[in-house]
Amino acid sequence: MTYNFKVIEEKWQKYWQDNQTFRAIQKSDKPKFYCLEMFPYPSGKLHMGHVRNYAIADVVARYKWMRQFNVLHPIGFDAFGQPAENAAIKNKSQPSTWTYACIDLMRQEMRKLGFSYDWQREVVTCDANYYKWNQWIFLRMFERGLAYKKPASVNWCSSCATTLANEEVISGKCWRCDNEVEQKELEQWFLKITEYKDRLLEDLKLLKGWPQRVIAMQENWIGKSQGVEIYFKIEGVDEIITVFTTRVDTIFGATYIVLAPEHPIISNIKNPCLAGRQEISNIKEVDKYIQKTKKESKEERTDLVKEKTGVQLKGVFAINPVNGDRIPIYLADYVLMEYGTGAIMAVPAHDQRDFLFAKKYKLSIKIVIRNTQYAIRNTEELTEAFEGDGIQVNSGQFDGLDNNKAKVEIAKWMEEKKIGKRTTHYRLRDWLISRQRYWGTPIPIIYCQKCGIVPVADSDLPVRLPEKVKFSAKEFVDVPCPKCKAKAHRDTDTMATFIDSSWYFLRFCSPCFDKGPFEKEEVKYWMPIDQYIGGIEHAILHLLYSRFFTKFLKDLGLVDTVEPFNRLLTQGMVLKDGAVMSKSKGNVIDPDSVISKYGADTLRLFILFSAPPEAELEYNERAIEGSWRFLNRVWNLATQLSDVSCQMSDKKQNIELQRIVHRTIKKVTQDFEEFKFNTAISAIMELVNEIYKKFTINSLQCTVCKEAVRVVVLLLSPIVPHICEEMWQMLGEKPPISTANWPVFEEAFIKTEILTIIIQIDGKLRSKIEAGVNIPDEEIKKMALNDEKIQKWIAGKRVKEVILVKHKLVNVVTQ
RNA sequence: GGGCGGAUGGCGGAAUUGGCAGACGCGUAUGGCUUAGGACCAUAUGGGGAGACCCUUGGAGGUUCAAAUCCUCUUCCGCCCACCA
Repeated sequence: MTYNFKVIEEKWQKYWQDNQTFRAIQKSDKPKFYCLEMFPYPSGKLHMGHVRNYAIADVVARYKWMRQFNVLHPIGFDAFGQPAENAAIKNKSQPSTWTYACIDLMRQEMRKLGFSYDWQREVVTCDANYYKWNQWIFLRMFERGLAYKKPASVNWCSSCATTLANEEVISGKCWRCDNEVEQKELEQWFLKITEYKDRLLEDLKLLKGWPQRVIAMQENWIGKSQGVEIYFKIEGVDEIITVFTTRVDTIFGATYIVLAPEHPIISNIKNPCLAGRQEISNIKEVDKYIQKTKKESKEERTDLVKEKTGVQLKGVFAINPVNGDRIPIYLADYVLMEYGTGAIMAVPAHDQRDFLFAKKYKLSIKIVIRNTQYAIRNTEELTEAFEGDGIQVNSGQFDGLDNNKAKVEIAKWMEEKKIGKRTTHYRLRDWLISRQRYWGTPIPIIYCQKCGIVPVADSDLPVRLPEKVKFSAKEFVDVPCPKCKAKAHRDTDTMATFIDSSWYFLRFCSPCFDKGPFEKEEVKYWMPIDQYIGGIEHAILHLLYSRFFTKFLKDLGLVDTVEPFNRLLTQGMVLKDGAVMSKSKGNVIDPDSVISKYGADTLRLFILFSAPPEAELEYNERAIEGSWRFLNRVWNLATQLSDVSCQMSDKKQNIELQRIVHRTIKKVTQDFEEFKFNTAISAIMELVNEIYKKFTINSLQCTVCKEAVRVVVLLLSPIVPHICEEMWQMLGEKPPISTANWPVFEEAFIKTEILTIIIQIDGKLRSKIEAGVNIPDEEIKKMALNDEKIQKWIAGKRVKEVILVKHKLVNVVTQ
């Protein structure tokens, strides 16, 4: 007999909804628990990745409910973005129509999976009541100079017809459409995330509940590197080239300088009026190289396989400030204007790139760090650069010093002589947020001929999106200047959608609040998020931006916490036949098809059982059947017990089962605390197997057995809530099980009097003995040696030593 | 090049202050039930060997009474970043 999941699942979904079982209570004496998953983009269809994400979060939330926490578990929709625009064009409708239709579909799918959301708190980012506060936060940043407009060379995706943030460019390609990203000169809005760079880096230390690799990725992205800026004079020209290096210990070995082809100093050197008596003799060749570089895409330019090329500025020389050496200046496309100072000093003896470049252009190589492992007498012997640590040579007064000590000493000395300065460089750039798209938050700025950039007044928020996609709609663009009332026009760009997701978790605390982005007291109560769950693909973008926003709002005095996400779990991908499920591979399994065949509970159980949450999950139809089978096994136990009254207590006979029950509660509780759902489920399966083993249908009628099944149902309920609600009721308990008390284990039941002791000989298992807990160690050793099998093994051998691990094993060591 | 993670049966995966390797599930085999198939139930299931036993956690060494677990070297795989100065 199999259970009717269709009827049961619908019944309890309706029950939870009608009774508002999962509504978060605002004030409570219980400790709070804010559980959140990364909210979805409303594509209209849930995929397996979503289901996995939300199933994990749902187990956490439901478990915390049962542990009697005051739980906040909300959901919403990240509703702005490009797919809605494309769909609108395709269907000749409006992005909003399409988006809201998709939201309805997704909401239904989520309900069908039985997730324990507080639906009253749903947040939709394309609602003016939400994006109004994007604009409000933007204006607060604008007032503080943290939102600013500047012309910049920006990443441009021609297929999406919009700009992209650095974080949205994945190896030279658009994160969304994989199109090659170009560089374009545009005037755009930026958020000064770099103002928070040190705090964003420093506070990573506070995130004890984050996976190491996400922390590493963020550190990497911020990219702090400490070093020295060195000033090189140009011979005969009143110009200075500043380079940045982390290896100031090699400065005496700098034998040439390389500039990025875009470096502004080049035009100054080229200008004969400024350049004085210096002239670049190969000016045509230099210009040609600059033009060639300009034409290259970033992808082509940063191709690692490509041999490095460059061109010398002939006739012009720089002076190495530490030793007065006259060194040539090159342009090369591998030096990037965006990083460091756009100029490097080249030390071919101690940098492999420089070494190859110097060999190619026959530039001089000078050893300044001696390899203590392998002595090299002259530079001709060098086959590659020596990048390791060693002793300073050819470095003036620093000769003989350990190079790491020299790094400090040389930097100090250069600062004294004013030829260098210790500085820190970062990889992190300000966040470009202007998007040339319709379906997003309008930037609340007006441009007036007289007053320039004028912010929209708070009282005029929200700046609503015009109803029709027609972007240049006059009624939207043409507005009077808020300051002087003269004719002016609005910014027609919208904000990057990552703004929406940078603070939505705060909005959930008071979703209907209309006097600010959120109610301070509510946020104070609920934040920080105790558990955040989502995909690793957001390790940099979303998580970094959210941390930035939280810190900014903390500075405004609106939130108390420094970091928004206390603990983070990044769930693994869902695979089919070893590959990530994707439309192009044609290996997508629609969760809906599984639900209609086996029900939501089976799908949830399968997902949580088949792999630990962080690991990849291979979808396997057969394994789904296994989950289905298990639920039916439990169902049959509950069915058989439902009709019997449990008068006859047979406790004594079932102490062993009692022990297993309590051991299982202990194990499952520990596993839930550590998100080891797969092993928690196997422990429950073992208990179910035990129940089946010990009792025939006739002797099922006993209290201990019913108690055991009751515990199974409780332990399983966060994972498979529908069937457990039904069984709970069948067992004569009052619904809902969802908020019932989590079972408690008693050590007294778990303890045993008789232990199994392993006996090894020379570390290999040879026998086992049963022994009482209180038998003294010496006695145990004797028992082990007298064991029949052991006697056989040690016959004719000398026993050298007997090692005893209390209550566990005896190891007999022979000669 | 840098960083992080991984490698355990036919498969997904258990086991970490070092102490029974392979829990649980899938698959497979045999039996029961069934007209039959499915479903269900029971038993078995790392490899070798007739057996006593031996071998086995990517590979090679080491530490230890004892190693999947710790150390050294090495191979392969995955992810992230990267001409980063």
